[in-house]
Amino acid sequence: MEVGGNSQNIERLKRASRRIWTKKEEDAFVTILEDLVTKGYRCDNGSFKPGTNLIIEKALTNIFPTCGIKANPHIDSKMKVLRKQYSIVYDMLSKSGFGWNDVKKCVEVDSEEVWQSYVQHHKEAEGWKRRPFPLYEKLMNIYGTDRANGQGAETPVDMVEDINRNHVIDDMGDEEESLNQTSSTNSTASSRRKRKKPSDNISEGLRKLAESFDKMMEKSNEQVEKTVEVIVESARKKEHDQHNFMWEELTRLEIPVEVCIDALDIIVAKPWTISIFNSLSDEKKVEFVMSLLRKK
DNA sequence: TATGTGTAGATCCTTTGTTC
DNA sequence: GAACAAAGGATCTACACATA
Repeated sequence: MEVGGNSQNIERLKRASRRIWTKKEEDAFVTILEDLVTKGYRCDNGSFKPGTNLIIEKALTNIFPTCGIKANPHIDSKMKVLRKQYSIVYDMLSKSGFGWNDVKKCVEVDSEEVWQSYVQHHKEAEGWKRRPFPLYEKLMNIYGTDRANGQGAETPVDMVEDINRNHVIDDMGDEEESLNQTSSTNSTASSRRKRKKPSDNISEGLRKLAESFDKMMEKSNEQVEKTVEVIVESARKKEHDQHNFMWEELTRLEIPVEVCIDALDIIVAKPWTISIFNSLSDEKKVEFVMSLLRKK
């Protein structure tokens, strides 16, 4: 019993230590992901193209050189958590009685009754009433309406096409046939005659609306892309400046060069030490560096 | 203050899909 | 069919909060 417990503890200790995402890392992650989606890194089936996580890993490493975030497990895990959260909020918003508060960036519900009845059947939604979720709008661009169900991400135009498809499904009353139709190309679909419906005018209007919305999103995405570039460049510059500054400080203290190199390694790996270092007198700085090196 | 409990989310492992 | 990457489920852990 005791032995088993010990080996279990040893196994636990062997595991990689748990890392916590900072707000900045999370924001950067979502922005990068959003950018990749606009560049077409998402497949029709809803999954991301191979190598996407590695690209995100590299981008995050560029922004936060000492963050140590890896495609696996960190990015994998974050992707999963955000997808789940998005799924919960999306499901709520698709029900009547729920709405999105654009100012507070949270879900609002019409009445306590509606809320209680919903959480009774959706335990995972507990705690999401008025809980701020500022990433929701970005995640909507990333996951679209497919949430976590593995369907392809949908653009507004796709959504309208879905509506049209659903009209056909209703007409035929046969989902299997509709699936065949959706998986086939237009040439095969056109061989089937669709009954003209009054709702076609509405669909056409929606289609036009969706197209203009798509154009608007394209422009917005271009701006996001530019912003990401600026953020990455500025973060690189800041990091570079900081490293140069620390190096100058260390060499100024007349510490041997090899000690400066070791100290710089430790200090840049532990961002919290930078502010402490800067707040100290020269004499204390030397002590601080020596102390860090001893604990290395 | 110490301990117990619940929860969010990080990690591990297996399955599934894609590419060559 | 092998290799690789993503997705999904199971498990574990850090943290917050409640209670004695």
